[in-house]
Amino acid sequence: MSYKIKSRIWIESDNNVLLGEGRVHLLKAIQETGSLSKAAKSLNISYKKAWQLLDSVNRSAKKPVTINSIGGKGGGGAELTDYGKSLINAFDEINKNCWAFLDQQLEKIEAL
Amino acid sequence: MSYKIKSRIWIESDNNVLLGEGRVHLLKAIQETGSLSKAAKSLNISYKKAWQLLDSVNRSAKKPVTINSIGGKGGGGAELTDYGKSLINAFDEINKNCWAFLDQQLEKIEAL
DNA sequence: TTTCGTTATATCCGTGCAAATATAACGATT
DNA sequence: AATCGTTATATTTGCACGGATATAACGAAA
Repeated sequence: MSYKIKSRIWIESDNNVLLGEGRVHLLKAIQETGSLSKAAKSLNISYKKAWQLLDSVNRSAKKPVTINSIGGKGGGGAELTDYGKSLINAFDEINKNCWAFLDQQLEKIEAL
Repeated sequence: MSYKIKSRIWIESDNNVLLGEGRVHLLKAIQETGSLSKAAKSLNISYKKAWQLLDSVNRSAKKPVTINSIGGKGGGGAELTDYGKSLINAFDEINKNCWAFLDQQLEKIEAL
């Protein structure tokens, strides 16, 4: 059994976390369900936690990541902006590149 | 104020954590003080936590990372093996390389 | 054989965080 | 004006985790 190298990356803005893996999961779920409460259910996290995460994301980002509407048809909903969609794509790409980079670096440990 | 990208990496062996930043700090402190209890004090963590970390490191590694002696001159002590010293050097190097790699990748986010 | 400072381990206990719960606010549709 | 399912918050509750504490085990040296 050989060693494995793992990583977690996140992006900060002015010392606040903007994006991490959990937040990206949440944004993807919002994209699929069109609602924050449904996204929370699909991820098995409380609505409170989901709301706090999304609020933090939007307060940290330079431009809005989601548009949340209260009331109206169906009670409201949440959807990603174009900026939000671009962010999660870029994050996923960086994350995959990082994994590949680290797997290659791991040889330095295996060789010891 | 622009975005910053941060990361945490760790190495696992058979689903147990072998090395992370905290464990490397602990090993360095052991190297400097020659004792697990002094290392814990210097890091402001409880002896219990330090002992649990070190025990986990040694149980996860393929070869011993420290030699711990109980009793004897001065009551005992702990010191790094050559393997242990190599491990922390390799980990530091990989970590620095990872930071540099991610800083370069961050441009993909800034460009959005 | 007594002393010493360490490693090694069990037990207790407080608290901080997160889940659960409750509820207000909202606006399009009917 | 009444309804509806959301978003947006405050308040309460429960429990897991870590810190603190206590103590056993150990072996070289005096």
